[in-house]
Amino acid sequence: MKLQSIRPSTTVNGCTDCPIRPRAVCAHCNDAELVALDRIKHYKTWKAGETIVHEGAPLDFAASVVTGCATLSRSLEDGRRQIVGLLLPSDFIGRPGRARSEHAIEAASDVTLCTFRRAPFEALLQESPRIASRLLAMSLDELDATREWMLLLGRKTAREKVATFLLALLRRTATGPGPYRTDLPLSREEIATFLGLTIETVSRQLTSLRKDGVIGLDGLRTVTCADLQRLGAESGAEVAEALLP
Amino acid sequence: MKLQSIRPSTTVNGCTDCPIRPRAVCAHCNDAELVALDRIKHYKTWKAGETIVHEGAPLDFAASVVTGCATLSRSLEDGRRQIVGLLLPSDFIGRPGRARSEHAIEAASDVTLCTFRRAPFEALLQESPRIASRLLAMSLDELDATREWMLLLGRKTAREKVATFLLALLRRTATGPGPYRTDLPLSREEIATFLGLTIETVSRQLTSLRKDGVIGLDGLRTVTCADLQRLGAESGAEVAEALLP
DNA sequence: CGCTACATTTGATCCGGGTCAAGGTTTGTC
DNA sequence: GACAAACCTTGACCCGGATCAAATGTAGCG
Repeated sequence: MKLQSIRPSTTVNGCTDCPIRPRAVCAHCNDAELVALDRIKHYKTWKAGETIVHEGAPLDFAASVVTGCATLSRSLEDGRRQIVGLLLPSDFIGRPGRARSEHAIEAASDVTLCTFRRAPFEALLQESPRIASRLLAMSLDELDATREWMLLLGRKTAREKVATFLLALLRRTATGPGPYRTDLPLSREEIATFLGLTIETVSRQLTSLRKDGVIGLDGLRTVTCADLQRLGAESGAEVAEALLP
Repeated sequence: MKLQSIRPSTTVNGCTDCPIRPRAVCAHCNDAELVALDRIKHYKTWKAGETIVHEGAPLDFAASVVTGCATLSRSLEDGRRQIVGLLLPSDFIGRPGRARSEHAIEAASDVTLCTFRRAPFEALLQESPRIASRLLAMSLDELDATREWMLLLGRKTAREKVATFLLALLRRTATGPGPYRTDLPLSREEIATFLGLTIETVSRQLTSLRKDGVIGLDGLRTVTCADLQRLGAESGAEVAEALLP
């Protein structure tokens, strides 16, 4: 359920099978816990465009994204829609204590999830305080990321919104030193739905950022950026955390 | 930290001293837990307009709002600001496992908090899985409410935003049958900062809703509404949960 | 009460991004 | 490789809400 965070998150590049990640340095799972998770896990895949869970529908599993990209969204009665979260590999889906999803969950690309049936997963939470506490930390991280997106939706210009989105994606998928490159996991329409814009505005802002040399577009779905600082300057960066009283 | 939720929340009208509420039917605290909470609690008050915690500053306590109203906000470097949460009586402040606040916390009116020092509160969480699990449920509720606000910020018109805000307030403070009445805990400026609007637009929309007979304004800070259904119709209500597949 | 400071409302104007309408590109299929 | 169906870009125009500017409350306070 983790939304794109501007800051590198502790949950990025984690284990895609274990919801308590990262597995590589998994201080949160002991062997018994991992074995218990392995026993109840089950892989499922969805095709791009398919709905995984409808808005308001029962959610009878928890899951970790293994490959692909899914979106969380909410809608108004007249069809207006807002994507409220992106799910990328290692992100978690699930609401311990809740039987239904308040959001639609849709496959933006082909998606594979590692799912855990509700009952045994919640039983595991009861038995493993460390897993429960890790889940709380993840939820709080997600809350912070969601509120950061509120600032974007409420106060940023179209150009800043697009720059922020690209920067978040590049930061999340960046490997090694620049120039950075990433494939957009969303169509223009989905990007617009995520940023509170229209598809035309997203397209115009991408073109404008390219013409201004801030980013490169390599085909429709690939973005490059040689200078993340420059992109950050376009994103209306938030107050630095270092501004302590 | 609970944001206004459109739906009556399980955390509304709870105990203002105990972060694991509601106290009256407190299935979550046993006597030992309440005694432990009582032992570490400490009341503090702030005047309207004072900053309780700066953005990015250390947050060395958890707390429950006893009286008054506080805001959570994030800012951009150039001063643009977005309120990302309202704190009303019984709402909780705190980030177990995190040493600093990503948001500014400010007193919108005179505020009294029931605070718990960080270390003993976290120790209590370790010892009481029920409190920890309750905290997780509260965080997930808050995440839902925050995402609902994202839909408002990204997709609703100015009139719908103001109607949604008033409806949430009236729902939260409503007592008995109508006509409903509530005091606005925020100034026009703060409402604008919460809704992603300007102060002038908020004022115009309030005037317009009053002229159309949807609400009444009794002085600057008191709102009345005889027909919440009507107000709901103005708020661009979300898809009903009953729309299950 | 009258004065000051501030909050709110109202009016006039402007502009960023939405809407509508083509036109161009990419992808998939046979 | 031709065709269709999406998807994306670009242009022209418009409108909701921002901005700028007064005017009008309203709340302290001597």
